[in-house]
Amino acid sequence: MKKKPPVALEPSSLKKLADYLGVSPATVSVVLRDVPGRSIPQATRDRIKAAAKKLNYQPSLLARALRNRRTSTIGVLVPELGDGYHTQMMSGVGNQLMNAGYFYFTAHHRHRKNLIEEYSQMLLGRGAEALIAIDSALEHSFPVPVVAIAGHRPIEGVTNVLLNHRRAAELTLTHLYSLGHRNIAFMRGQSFSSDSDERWRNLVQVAREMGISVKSDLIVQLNLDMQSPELGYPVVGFL
Amino acid sequence: MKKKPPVALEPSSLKKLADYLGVSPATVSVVLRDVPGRSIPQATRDRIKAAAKKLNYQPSLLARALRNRRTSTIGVLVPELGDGYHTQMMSGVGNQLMNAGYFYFTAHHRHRKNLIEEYSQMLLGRGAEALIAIDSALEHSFPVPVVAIAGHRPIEGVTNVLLNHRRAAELTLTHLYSLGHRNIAFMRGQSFSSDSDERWRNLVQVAREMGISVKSDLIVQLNLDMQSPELGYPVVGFL
DNA sequence: TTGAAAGCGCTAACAT
DNA sequence: ATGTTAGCGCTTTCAA
Repeated sequence: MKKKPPVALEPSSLKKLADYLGVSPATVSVVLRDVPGRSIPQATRDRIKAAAKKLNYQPSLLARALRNRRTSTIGVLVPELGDGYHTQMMSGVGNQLMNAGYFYFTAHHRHRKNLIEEYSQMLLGRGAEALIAIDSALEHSFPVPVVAIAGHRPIEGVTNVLLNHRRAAELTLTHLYSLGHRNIAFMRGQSFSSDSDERWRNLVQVAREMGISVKSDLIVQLNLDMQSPELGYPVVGFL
Repeated sequence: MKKKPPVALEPSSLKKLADYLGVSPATVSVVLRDVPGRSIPQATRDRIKAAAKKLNYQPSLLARALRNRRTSTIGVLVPELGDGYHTQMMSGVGNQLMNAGYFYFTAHHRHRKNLIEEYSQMLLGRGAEALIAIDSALEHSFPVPVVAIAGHRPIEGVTNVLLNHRRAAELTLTHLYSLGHRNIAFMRGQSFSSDSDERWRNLVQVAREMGISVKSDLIVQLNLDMQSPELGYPVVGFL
């Protein structure tokens, strides 16, 4: 079995390719994109495709985007990159995006207000046609479609995807209760994460309804600004 | 205190701005970028900057990139998005990149060979000026600088950043040994991750040197294709 | 001190 | 069946 040799050719441009072949750029463009409605002899088509492969032609998506006014790029705002929570959302988001033929720029802002603003502008400037903001405190609407996940507050024109914290509370507490537990400890999430308050409110509410008492000495507040499981070490006594 | 009203203006172009002001695009461009060497009256400068702010002008980084042949964009290849390991690297990478004024595209390939190839090409086509490949099985060199982290094999022109598995093994085993442990169990990483073999080799080697016996009934192999801590549940008996 | 013009790489409309 | 042209939004000579 012969090994494929390492490939590392200079990227050539459409025009060079056309010159090389003695045809017009338009023809090359049309052939390479399989645009219907233009009749071009199969021979020419083959010649062009072969040359493209041979010269390792890669269309400049940059130029194409400029010309088409379409970047096929989405901007993703996320508080942090290294954690398992937000990043797992990104994973799903990324999957769908790539399947749909989109690229995405990511920017993380660590919940810093000015960075949220700055980066969202940057993403737009860089050609993002829409924004997906995960747990990010957006402050105004945008000239492009925006979907917020766990958005901090409702914003005109921003679709906000929310967890059903009520249902979550019911599930958790019912589960523990059915196991026979009555002394339940609560870890409250960090205040900078938008879900924390809602989650807590619902937990307390559902607990009351179920007759589970929330004892103040069994409530601990997570404060560390980190996302790994270590976050919980101090309060559960590992440290 | 007055609330800032939501902002959502149409992005205007350099040319429109120039027309609006009755100056040439060149002048606007120069002023907005603070290009030295062109003497322009302060009054004009102020007028231009004010108008830019007022009309919410955002330069098209796309057009700029095309013109300058410089995208300030790096492509990042990663196996998976939702895990804590690779993503923590991405976090560091992302930080530095953003600090340095770079954007980055991310693509994840789940260790699928064809996707690795496809996406690296896409990233280049999209304007990436360099690639960072994390635990990705690259197969050839590239016309741009590439840094691999935990690269699967050495490739001409690709800088490979490797963990010192030997040292890691020494640290781990010494630690356990000093705690008095002699019966040590080993979990071998999934085979598709490039570090696994090296890590294992060194562990065995160091264990032998330290006189720690590696008992075959204390070796378990992780096989699940997932990255969360659940990965280890089966083998440690949680399930 | 400022403007006009060319051109980055591409595609769509309009010739031929 | 194919080529020519204009222009996406910007920057950079070169002129004025």
